[in-house]
Amino acid sequence: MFSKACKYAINAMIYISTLPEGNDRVGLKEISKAINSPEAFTAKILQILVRENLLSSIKGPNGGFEIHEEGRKTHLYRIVQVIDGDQIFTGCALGLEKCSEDHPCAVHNKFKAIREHLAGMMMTTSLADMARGIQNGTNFLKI
Amino acid sequence: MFSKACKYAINAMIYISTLPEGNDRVGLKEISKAINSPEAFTAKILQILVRENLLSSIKGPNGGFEIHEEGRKTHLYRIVQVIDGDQIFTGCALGLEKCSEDHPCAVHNKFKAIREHLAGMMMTTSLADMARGIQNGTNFLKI
DNA sequence: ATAGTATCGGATATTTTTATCCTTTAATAT
DNA sequence: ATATTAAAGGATAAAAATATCCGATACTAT
Repeated sequence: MFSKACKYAINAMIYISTLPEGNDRVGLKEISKAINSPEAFTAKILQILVRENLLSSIKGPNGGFEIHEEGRKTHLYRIVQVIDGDQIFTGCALGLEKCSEDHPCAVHNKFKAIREHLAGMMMTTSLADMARGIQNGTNFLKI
Repeated sequence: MFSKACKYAINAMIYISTLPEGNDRVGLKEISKAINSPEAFTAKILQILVRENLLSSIKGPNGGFEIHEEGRKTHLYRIVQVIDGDQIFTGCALGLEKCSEDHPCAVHNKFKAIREHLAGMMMTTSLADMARGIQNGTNFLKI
């Protein structure tokens, strides 16, 4: 479904969102420990998220990553789009180059509803929503 | 969503299913031309499908691949399972090793409905169903 | 100013997936 | 029987994804 890079991105973003806003930033080490991901690889992914303004970072001592109020409204859809592209939302399930209503692949219509279901859910699920589940112990980021 | 191998497998199986049963077999060359896939790689995938009894093959002149009546009842679910495994149906969307009702990832419940939707659709869509769309020109296997 | 810290970014390595090549095996037709 | 044909299967190559390493950059604190 999602690439590993994308899974790390989502979990990392959620973890950062669970931390009290305005407080100190979180370092890479703490993040990758919290979500059980390879440190250096996670760094690469966070770089992309920073570049795309889904996340902000500050170098040096007490540096790290943080997400402000507005950023916590980011939807799951956007994170996936930034890391994996929107192949999953728009690409043909069977790999046809030009799959469309006019030239549908063998499962085009069957997948349409699922695609919409998936996209809808992702567009209405924000970091804040997901962070809440982690904060109150209902959901988990690792193991 | 699916690996390329899996996409080739699905399209190939559908193509073979469009051919009149009992008639001559289809060769690898014709199949990969019909679905626009790399020949040698397609051969590897067909081998797996034969090994798993989703498809039968015969060597030598007039040899090739064919799917009998029973085989045409094969569901999309089964093909995906054989080629990609059932990670897509049962694996955690965010990569947790032990994601479950008791220890759910951040999107476990949100994905549950989509998973069921997807699995349900795939378990009720057979090769014969999909082949019909190709036969009457409603759906396409390439471009 | 200087030393220390943490992200950035480029280079490189490893693993997995995708793709190709070639020999062997089994079936057919002459 | 023999030559021909087509899939099977092993070996190898290429590309993409995942992962690591390290010097450069920016910030902090002393």
